[in-house]
Amino acid sequence: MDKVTLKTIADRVGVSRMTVSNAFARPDQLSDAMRERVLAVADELGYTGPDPAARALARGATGAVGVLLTDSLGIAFADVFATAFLAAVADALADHGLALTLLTPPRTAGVIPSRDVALDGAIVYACGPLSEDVGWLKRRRLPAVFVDQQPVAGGAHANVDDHGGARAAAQHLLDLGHRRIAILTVGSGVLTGVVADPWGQTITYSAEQRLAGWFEALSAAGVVPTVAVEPFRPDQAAYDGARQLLELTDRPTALLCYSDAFAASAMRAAAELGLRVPDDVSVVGYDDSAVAVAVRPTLTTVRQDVNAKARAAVHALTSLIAAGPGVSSGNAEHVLLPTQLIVRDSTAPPKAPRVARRNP
Amino acid sequence: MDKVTLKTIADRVGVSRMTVSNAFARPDQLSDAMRERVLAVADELGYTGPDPAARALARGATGAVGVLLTDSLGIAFADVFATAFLAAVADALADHGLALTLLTPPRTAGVIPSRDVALDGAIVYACGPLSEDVGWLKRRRLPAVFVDQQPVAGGAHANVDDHGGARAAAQHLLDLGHRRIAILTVGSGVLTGVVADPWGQTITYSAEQRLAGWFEALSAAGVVPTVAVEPFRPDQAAYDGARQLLELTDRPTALLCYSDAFAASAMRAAAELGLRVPDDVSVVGYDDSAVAVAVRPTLTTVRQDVNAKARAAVHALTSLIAAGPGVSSGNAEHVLLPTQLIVRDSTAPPKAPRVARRNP
DNA sequence: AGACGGGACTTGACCGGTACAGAAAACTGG
DNA sequence: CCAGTTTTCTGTACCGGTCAAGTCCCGTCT
Repeated sequence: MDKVTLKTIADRVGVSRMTVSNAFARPDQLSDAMRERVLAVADELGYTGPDPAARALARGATGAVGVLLTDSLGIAFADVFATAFLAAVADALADHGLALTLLTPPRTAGVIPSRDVALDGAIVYACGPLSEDVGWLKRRRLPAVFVDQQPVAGGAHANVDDHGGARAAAQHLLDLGHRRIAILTVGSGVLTGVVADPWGQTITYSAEQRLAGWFEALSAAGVVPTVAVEPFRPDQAAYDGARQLLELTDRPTALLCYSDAFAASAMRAAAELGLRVPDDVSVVGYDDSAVAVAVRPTLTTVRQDVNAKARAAVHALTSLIAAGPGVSSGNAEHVLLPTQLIVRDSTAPPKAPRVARRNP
Repeated sequence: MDKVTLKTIADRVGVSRMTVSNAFARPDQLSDAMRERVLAVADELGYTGPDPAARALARGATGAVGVLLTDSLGIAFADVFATAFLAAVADALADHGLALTLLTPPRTAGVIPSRDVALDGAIVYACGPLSEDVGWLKRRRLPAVFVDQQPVAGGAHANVDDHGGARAAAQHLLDLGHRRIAILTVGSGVLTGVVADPWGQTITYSAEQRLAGWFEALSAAGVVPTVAVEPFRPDQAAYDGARQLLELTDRPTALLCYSDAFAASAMRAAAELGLRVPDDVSVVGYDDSAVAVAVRPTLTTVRQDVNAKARAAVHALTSLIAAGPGVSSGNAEHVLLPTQLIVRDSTAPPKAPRVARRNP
């Protein structure tokens, strides 16, 4: 049996191709009787509906938007929060009848998904700005929204107030009376463990913003934190980094962590060293992901609303798509979502052995 | 500036459209000099390469394959193992230069991703067989591979030996001397907690197979397990189910769990009740996901190799795609991957208070 | 010198639809 | 009954490429 197309059906029914097309795409353009007749024949012939590829070409819309995740997806998927975000995006897109295409970084020479896959738009999530894939998306002039990304002129953004959130987290520890505070954050992996200059190691905009927020609060209080950076492998690397911090002679009484997963690893390290949380050491996470409440004690953390973030990104994108091409700068949406400090059981005032006693 | 197409460039260079097309898609069809010239002009005009949608129509290949996840993606993404599988699939597809499109269940009336998105093939993962989306994929005659799915004639499958894995897990407990064994598995959610007939509650092929495996080993030893089923929410629901099992007057000495996440919740429930694992109760997980080793004590579990599963599925799919249409049945691949029991610290012989003492 | 072979480019058809402007038929209303 | 609308359907021109089969030209072998 040959392939069934509009023409096959049209000939069979005895109408023009266009009428058949309308039966599927524009019911108001023909009589109900005719529509029924066409649909019946189509069904009988095993026609599934207009070919998506052809329709995409003719209409100029594909019904799919690309999502560019961190360079390696293995890493992205290992992160609870990134995963949750992806799910939320897929969900939000579904409301607009859009599917989500994962733009894997090019592997086979010759095929570059971010260049070769038909898309209506793209969401760029936490990629380095020099990512080749981002370059392709830009060259294609595809409507794009950047999430957790260094703002660039004329781009639509959906960011979270990481700076403020981190500052609040640090302030919380200061308010509890902590003065020996360490930071466990994520880095490129070139240098690991305790580093003198963490700024040279940041890989993502988020990491940078959080670091800035922590430092802002701590500096204002005259506290100089010890900083350990580890590559993004919450299980092992973060554990090692935390352990290194907790074995310092001048052991910190509190830890600010890049994520809840990092914090959970830190808590494991603490337990391994016989330290109790929060009595011996306070731990603060980030994200308020599922692990924050799964872990014991439950984690004090900074909440960011994944769903809101996803919805904001999708909304910005669909606006761009609807606006059509040519409307480059000026009206690009730039959302900044709030964060909120959630105090749970992993933070407490420091015990006062060597710390200067509060003045009475 | 008008849209730049092959024609724009062709006119500018003074050659035919085809030559320009070849410059991009088939370098061996023209002289290097000409190719350079064409590419230079294309670059100058800001041409990004052949339009993906048009190419998809002309070539009959889109470079994207769809993945149909469990009905709700929220649920799918909440599961560590499903997520890991998705990542592995994306990774395996990338090797073939294919992108992965998430087929969200239809939300907006009118748009049905599994019908309306251009795709080269599809992977169906753990969906109910009566899923509408699967129906659409079939009607489209799209090459499809079914993963963790009840085998159907003429379909390509990549399954895991869940039956054997579960049997091994149960046998392990029997070998340790356990006789009061309970099962904590996943169900539709219609009934929850301890149920008399778990079979009516299974929702996925995997759940069914595991149940069958456990029962096979236990029945052979004359052991009748108590079974609790809970909907797929490892955090809360699984915790409740485990708690219910552990508070039975005739408390089981061992728990067989549907997944590592379920097992982790069970361990939390045990801890909450003051029971030690494995001294008071042994716990067995399933999947050997990241949580199996993150949890203390580390989890005895049944390993299945996600990457192998993903690779098998992708391999089967790419074969189908390469074979082209028309080769329906007979040669459909049907892979069954092995499982392996991994014994760690969460299982031990039962203490012998009420159990008959071993003969000396 | 003439036939042959192959590299470099061109031609025309087709992929399977959709948009838009019109034509024919049916429906108003004065 | 005829002009003025609607409704319903049809033609034609793309959408932006790729494919398969030429055409042309030039070097080479005999």
